[in-house]
Amino acid sequence: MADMAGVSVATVSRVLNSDEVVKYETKIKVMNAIKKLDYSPNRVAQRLRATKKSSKIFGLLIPDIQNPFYVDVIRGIENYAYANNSAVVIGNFSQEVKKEKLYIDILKSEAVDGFIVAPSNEKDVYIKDLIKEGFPIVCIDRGLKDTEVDLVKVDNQRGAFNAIEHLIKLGHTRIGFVTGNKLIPTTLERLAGYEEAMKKYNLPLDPEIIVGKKSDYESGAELTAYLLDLPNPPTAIFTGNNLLTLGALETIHSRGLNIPVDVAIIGFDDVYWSTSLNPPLTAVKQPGYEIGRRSCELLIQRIQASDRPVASIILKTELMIRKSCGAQSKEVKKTDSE
Amino acid sequence: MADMAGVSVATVSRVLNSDEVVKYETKIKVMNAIKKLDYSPNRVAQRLRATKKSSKIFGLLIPDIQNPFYVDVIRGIENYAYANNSAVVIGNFSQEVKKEKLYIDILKSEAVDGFIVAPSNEKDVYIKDLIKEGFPIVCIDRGLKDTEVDLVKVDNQRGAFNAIEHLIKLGHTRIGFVTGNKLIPTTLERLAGYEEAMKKYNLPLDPEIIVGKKSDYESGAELTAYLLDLPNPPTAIFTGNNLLTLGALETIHSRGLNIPVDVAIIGFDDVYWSTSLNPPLTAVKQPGYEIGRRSCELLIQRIQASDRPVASIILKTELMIRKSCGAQSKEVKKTDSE
DNA sequence: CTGAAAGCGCTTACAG
DNA sequence: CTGAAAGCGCTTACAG
Repeated sequence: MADMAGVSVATVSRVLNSDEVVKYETKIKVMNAIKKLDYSPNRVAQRLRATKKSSKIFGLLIPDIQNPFYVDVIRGIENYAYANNSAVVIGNFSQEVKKEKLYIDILKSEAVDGFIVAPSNEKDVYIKDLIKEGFPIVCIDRGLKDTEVDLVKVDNQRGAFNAIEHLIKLGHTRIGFVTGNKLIPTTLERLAGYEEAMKKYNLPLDPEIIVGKKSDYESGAELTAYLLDLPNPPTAIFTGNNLLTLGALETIHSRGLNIPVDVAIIGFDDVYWSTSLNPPLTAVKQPGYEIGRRSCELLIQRIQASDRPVASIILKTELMIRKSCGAQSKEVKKTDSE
Repeated sequence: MADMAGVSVATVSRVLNSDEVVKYETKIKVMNAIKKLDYSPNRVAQRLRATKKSSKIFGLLIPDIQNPFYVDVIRGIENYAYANNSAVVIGNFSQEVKKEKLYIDILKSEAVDGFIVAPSNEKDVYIKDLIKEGFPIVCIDRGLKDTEVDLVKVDNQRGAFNAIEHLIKLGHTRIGFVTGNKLIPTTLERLAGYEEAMKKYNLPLDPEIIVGKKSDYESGAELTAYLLDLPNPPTAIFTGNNLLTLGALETIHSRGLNIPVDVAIIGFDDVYWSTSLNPPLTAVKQPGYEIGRRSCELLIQRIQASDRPVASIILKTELMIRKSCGAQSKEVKKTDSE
């Protein structure tokens, strides 16, 4: 390459890094050679040499790519990154700590300028180590205990509270809760919201109908079956995330039960196909895309100014009232009485 | 690090690469030092030095991460890779050629041993270049024209044919088709299946009701509205992928139309929440997870033996008959007459 | 303004 | 069995 242009590799490097000092004609010569050879510098070598140089790549650690909530987040991050000439590389660790560690190692040593992560739990040591090593980090969805870190999430407690309150105002008093994995901070926050609402309306907290296992489809289906099989089953079920909701729906449909007449259901997480569900699902909507966008913004700021104070962005949820909680039956009643 | 163990960096390197030649005691010394310092080799330097050494990382180029079909594929790839001590790094190019190029550059120069890609179109030059450069490549979902490449896909034409035939047997003769982006090979294959079925049953091909734009939700909603607004609207609509289906459903529901009485719908792509849709969706199921698994298997084989003959794996689709095409109304009729 | 040289952190023939 | 040395492809002070 340098031969082709008849200059030294040093000069080529200068041209590539648009060093103003290079003479115009030399620059042209080099540029032509670059064109002709379709040359592009070896990024691995660049990285090895210049540790400070930014790679314009962000690492994204996602706990579960099958969860549509994260898909929205990813889109938000990616679009913002792309608009800032950066790219995003995703590692999906499926909520497995070993896999998380593997992806961290890979992304760390390969290229990334920083990470956006949803820690597998509140005391995630791998993420904490990353922070100690000085990597720019932004957490999404879940924070880290005893560690200062930028965070973008939603007010989970408030979101859950609103959902339960909505159910209570509709007349439900025995409300089951299929929670997610209790090692995940958001699960606990949603649980707190549930309890807060029940207490506020002087309703008993029956541990028998507060059940949790994993945060997936299967758990949703299984635990809903358990709830429905109880001698005194709940009249309404609150599901802790969209996968659990779908599992619950599967169980309910397979038993030929009518929603919301036989059992009402309200889910945490709204999805773009909520309105196509049977019946349209009432749900607590998290602004996933916005979470992604904001977290990427924070990361870029952090990369530029590693000393700026830590920021916590708590976004609001929105209760999307549709037909799965009894609003429909009320409407029907109204129509009947006309 | 080498100092700590009192040996040369060369010896450390040998231990790290489990070179049998190292004396046992030396090895122990080094291992202890590694433990103590929690040392791990710099992957960037490793890569720079040993171009032949595999990184155990596969690059995955996905056209649209919002499409649940690809999510299944990703899971299949990832689990297989993980079982083979490899990791997957995903680049989501959103069906944008520029983004695709960007991610190729990134993944290429960073680390990957090979790529699994869904080419943005049949003559995707970037992918072709990658092949020319000698990268191990496996294509999924879509092949490459005039280029030998490993491929895992589904028999799209057959799948579409089955869907249309099912509709015809149910009595539909005017069947609308909301196709995806016509630059994507699968769109064309599905179109061929549609035409094949219509011809086989001597039904006219009316270009007015064969409409396509992009492969996304919005196009599905918009084109379905167009179809429904026709003076002579179709009695059934075939949607070319799951996003289009959802868009179509949105339009149909928002008009208060009854499926399948007012209009039947059958979609390409099954999703895990198909049974929760209103009504449960009849769909052509692609084995996404299996596509992923097989493609990863092929890639690993290709990496090990770059000269093995090119393989094309065509998997079968499965028609999941549920309630959105009129099967339900038939059942209802049956019940009525009893 | 440009080149020669050092060095980023490894691996691997080559000596010994 | 182990170390010294070369070299992977860059970048960047340092000379000139």
